[in-house]
Amino acid sequence: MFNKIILIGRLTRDPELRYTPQGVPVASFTLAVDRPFTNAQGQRDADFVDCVAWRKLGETVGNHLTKGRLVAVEGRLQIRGYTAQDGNKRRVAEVIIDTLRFLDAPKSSPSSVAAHNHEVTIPPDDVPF
Amino acid sequence: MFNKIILIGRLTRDPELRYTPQGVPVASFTLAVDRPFTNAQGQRDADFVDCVAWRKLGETVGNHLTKGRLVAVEGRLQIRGYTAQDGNKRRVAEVIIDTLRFLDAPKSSPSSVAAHNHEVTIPPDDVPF
Amino acid sequence: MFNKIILIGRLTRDPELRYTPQGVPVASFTLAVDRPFTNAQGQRDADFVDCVAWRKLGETVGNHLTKGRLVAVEGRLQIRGYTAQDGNKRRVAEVIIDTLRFLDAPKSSPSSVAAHNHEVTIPPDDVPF
Amino acid sequence: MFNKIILIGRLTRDPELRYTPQGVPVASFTLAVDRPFTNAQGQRDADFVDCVAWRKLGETVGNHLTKGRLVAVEGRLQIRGYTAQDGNKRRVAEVIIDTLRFLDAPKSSPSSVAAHNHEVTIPPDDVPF
DNA sequence: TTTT
DNA sequence: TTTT
Repeated sequence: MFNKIILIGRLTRDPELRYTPQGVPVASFTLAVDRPFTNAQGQRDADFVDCVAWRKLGETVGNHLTKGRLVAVEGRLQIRGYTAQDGNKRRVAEVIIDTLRFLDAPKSSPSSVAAHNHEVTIPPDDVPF
Repeated sequence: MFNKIILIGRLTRDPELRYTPQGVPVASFTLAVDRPFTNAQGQRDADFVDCVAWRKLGETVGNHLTKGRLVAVEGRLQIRGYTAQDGNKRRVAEVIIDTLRFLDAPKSSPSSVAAHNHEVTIPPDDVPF
Repeated sequence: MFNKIILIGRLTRDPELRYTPQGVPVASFTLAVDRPFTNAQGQRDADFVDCVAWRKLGETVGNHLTKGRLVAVEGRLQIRGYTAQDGNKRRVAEVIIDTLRFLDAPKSSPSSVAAHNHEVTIPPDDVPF
Repeated sequence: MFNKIILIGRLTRDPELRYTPQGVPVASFTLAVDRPFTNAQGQRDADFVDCVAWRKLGETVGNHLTKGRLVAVEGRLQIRGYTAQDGNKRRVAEVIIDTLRFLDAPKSSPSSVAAHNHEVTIPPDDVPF
């Protein structure tokens, strides 16, 4: 009924941009998200979270994100079941993102992209009634 | 750079639906959100948070939400400055919502509405590459 | 660097409460979280998200949560790698929760539990300076 | 029943650290949070959000945060009513934070502080059962 | 398989 | 009253 995840982390490598047979763009990448505490060996582990971006956001991701970039993403956690070659059921966890923000960039390039923000023309907030 | 708020609470009264001079729908309502602890008198206070929904979501809110309903909303916190009649500057805090979910409804009516979800036709997740 | 997930869903079965060899309580359960849209067959899928609660929160979960209950949880997404019996590496995604709220309960039982809230004695907000 | 806000922004000035009559530390500061879109004049507005940190986190904030720093904060939105000198009721919106993360720092100083994390000694995730 |  |  509600499923929202927010991550800040760095790309472990360049995203992969692919297209479905119907031509829908989809980008995938992995974020390294440092844990908030150190482990028993005194080191800071990270969670490596697979992320997916569809359509316009996918193209933006595929064309502008690169390995090592620090980003904030927002989306939902999706658990997908599938049957492996050995006949066993397995599950895959992915974050389907709908917003992405660059956190380490020069202000030149677009610093915020959302799934549909190309159509968002928000009226002034102080609209007089 | 990032501004996300998630609230679960009940409408203190029916929403007000208005239109800007340009005809853009905008609904406003207040959520009572119980605090997670009791106060010095052993009572549970609530925060009364003003919320605003624009456009299609505003119309949905204006037409389907009613006093007392339990909802989850998602949006951003906006702080708006203005000059009062007495010449003093004041500030207004509002949550501009982009998603709303009913939490106490029978499953009949639409249980989730988002700013642009009328156009979201998400491709199957297990698309084969 | 930042890892926050918020889910609302229903328990697919009663939680399991276990203890580490050192006696630390840990509860695990699965939440069914309806997706915000319907699939190609017009049905609403759900994500089945494994959740884990440690220590005091784990005990509360183990003793008070039951199958079918509607809850909101907050926590972080953890991706854990391990080597399976067949020698292959696999990964497990779990949400380590730090807060849990009942959303369908009569107000009798505790309606909000957090990792450390037994020690939270928040001073009045309107403390005069 | 649920109230969670996550902000990324920069301090507009150094925090103020005060103490209640009972000696409880409380720090206050304002975050400038850029809006995700440009206004009618093509400029990017910001929301100036007042934040409050109590106790240990308040002291950390008071001692380590400075004007211009980029941080992520997590907390709850609190709406406080009061009666002004002119007898009118007014409302104040503040974010009571429980976590703070530095986003622009050298890795030298502690990069993550939470309300109670000095007592969090999380057991290994892969504890064998 | 992993980022700074 | 506002940050980069």
